[in-house]
Amino acid sequence: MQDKISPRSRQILEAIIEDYIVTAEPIGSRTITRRHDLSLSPATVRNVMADLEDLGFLSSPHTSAGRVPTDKAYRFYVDSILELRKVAREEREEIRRHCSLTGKDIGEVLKETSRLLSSISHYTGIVLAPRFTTTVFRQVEFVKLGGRRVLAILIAENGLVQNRIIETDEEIHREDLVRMANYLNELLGGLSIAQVKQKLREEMESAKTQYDLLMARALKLSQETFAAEDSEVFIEGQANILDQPEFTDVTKMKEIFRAFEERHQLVGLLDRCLEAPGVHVFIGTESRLSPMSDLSLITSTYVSGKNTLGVLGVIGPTRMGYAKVIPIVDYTAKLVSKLLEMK
Amino acid sequence: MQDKISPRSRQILEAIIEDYIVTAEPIGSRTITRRHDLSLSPATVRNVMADLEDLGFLSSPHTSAGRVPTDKAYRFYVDSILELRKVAREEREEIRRHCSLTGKDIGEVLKETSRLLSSISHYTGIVLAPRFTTTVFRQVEFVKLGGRRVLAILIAENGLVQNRIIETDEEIHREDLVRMANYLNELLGGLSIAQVKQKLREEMESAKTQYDLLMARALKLSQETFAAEDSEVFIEGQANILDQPEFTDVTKMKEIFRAFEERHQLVGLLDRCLEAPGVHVFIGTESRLSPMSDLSLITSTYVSGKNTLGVLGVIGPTRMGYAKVIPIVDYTAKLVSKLLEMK
DNA sequence: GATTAGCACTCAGGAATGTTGAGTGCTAAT
DNA sequence: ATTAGCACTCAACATTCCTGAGTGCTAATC
Repeated sequence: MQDKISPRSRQILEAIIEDYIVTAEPIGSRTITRRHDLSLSPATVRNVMADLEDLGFLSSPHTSAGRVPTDKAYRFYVDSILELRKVAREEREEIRRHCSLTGKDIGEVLKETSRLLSSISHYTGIVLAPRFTTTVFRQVEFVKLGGRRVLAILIAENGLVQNRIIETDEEIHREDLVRMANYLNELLGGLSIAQVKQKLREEMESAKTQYDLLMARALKLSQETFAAEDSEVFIEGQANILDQPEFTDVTKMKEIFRAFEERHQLVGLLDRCLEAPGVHVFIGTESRLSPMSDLSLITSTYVSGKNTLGVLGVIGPTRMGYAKVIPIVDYTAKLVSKLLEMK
Repeated sequence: MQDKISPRSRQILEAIIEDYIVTAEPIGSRTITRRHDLSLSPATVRNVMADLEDLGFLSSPHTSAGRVPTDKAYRFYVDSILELRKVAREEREEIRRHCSLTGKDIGEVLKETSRLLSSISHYTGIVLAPRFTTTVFRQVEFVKLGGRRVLAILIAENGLVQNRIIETDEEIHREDLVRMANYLNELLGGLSIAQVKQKLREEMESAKTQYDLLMARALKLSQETFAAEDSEVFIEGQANILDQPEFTDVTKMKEIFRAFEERHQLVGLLDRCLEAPGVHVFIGTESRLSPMSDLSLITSTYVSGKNTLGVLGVIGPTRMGYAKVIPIVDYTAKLVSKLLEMK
């Protein structure tokens, strides 16, 4: 793929992409010359456009329509053409204003962040919450509910909290629950959740616990407690997608909304972003998810210290305002990182 | 409104409604006679239909189309005609299978319930979670995070848990946090949240706390902790709405999806259901919410003992399978009640 | 008096047709 | 290398016509 492109072609491609981003309509050669003062005749532009089509940057919906940028064109645009705008002052302020911790739990904060991303970009906001399973364990608390039910509250070093209801084999006394919690906190405090699981396995097999019924029970209970896999995603502003003219087609919409509901495909995608810090851009089919074939995803990781916590971003049509949205995602991620920084 | 309706009219109305529920298309006089063996000629049926239209039970989209039931017709149908089906055995089993507590927190359970309702009804499931603010307080736990941040964990008698991050004016020592929690648990345990708030106000004004800085701080902290109002709603299976033929119109869709996102209108509606236990049916405009004008909502309250905890239900087109869905909602609510029963 | 056959009328929706305009590719002149 | 000119294409829109399911009304029938 030698995409050696003359400056003029580049300029025309840029014009087409940027026009298309605002109008959502196929762009013709005359339109271009009218809107952008290139001092070129439509005919010339036509020739260039034909070349760009051969190179795979443009495609025409039908013979006599204008042309539309392909995913490849957007990719080229994002990589080589686009100049990122600074985040506008009002937007910075809006982001700042919405980023506060106090009085909320982390989930709420992230949900609001997702909503913020959607409202500021006019697309759809998405946030992958930190996984409890990647944190450092701090303490567990058992609360006796009615009958054989126990409420387990898990607290991580970074302030994440999970709680589970567990049905035990037999009733456990309140005081015993406290003792069990103390024992477990002693044993497990400061370990990563992976280590916790490992340790639990070891301890259960170790001989000494055989003697102490309570300990054995505690281990069993906590193993249930730590069993669940978690991955929480907040997708807000889904309705914004409906504003996009390209999605008047109901069947396409349906597929997208189903994907938003099922989540797991998206979680997989976001997981990939988790691996490398910073901004990621998936354009159309690049995500390899069929419901996303007409959508782009811009993400950035948010961190605490050097730990990557999660991913946040914006989903919009491939025809998205990259120049504006990329900086917004980037800025928001940094702010959320700062917010969650737990010195 | 003297809806004195002859048995024959009633029968015809029923036929129209039930046909319309499955076909979603205006029903004509001939269609009726063909599909339901009424031993009446189309002409007679036409006369009856004209009467029903005069009474406000039917309306015609245009002169030469068939007729469509009005909200009033559905209301009459639900109140006087319909015979509730038993919940089919497979459905009962499916509901049972999905209702389990263990290893999850209450939020997850309710979210799954909402998903269940949607998948079983093929419409949209909705669940209003119990409000923390209506529960009996059990204990609070403070965990020191970095700097001046404190994580407060509130536990209610019924197993509900809330956690908040609070930014304090000055750093508080770990041991002090423990002492504060003990003090507060002593002071507040067993009170309803409303009482808790009241008590906090009183204590803060009471003279004796003036002497004890720690106590004063504890009160301040907990007041922030108890400040938030909460109302969580789980709406699942939104995409199912897109399957309904009447919603190919995108603008209508948009309005509905926005309402699903904003929630507060729906919360208001569900709150009304909270007031009286049992099944509620809102048909079309009865909900007085404009986005719901073509939708019906069937809800039931779920309880623990004699406390109403929350509301769950199904949202579908007014042309909904009432006879099937009402029993499902009812049954599910009862099962969830049983599940959350904390003896 | 209730029912029904018959008839003239209505109207959405689909097919057939025409028109328009923004677009194209190609060729020859600049 | 650029551009003017021209013949061609085709979606989108408008117009027209046709069909069929539906209606309301009246007069005949049970």
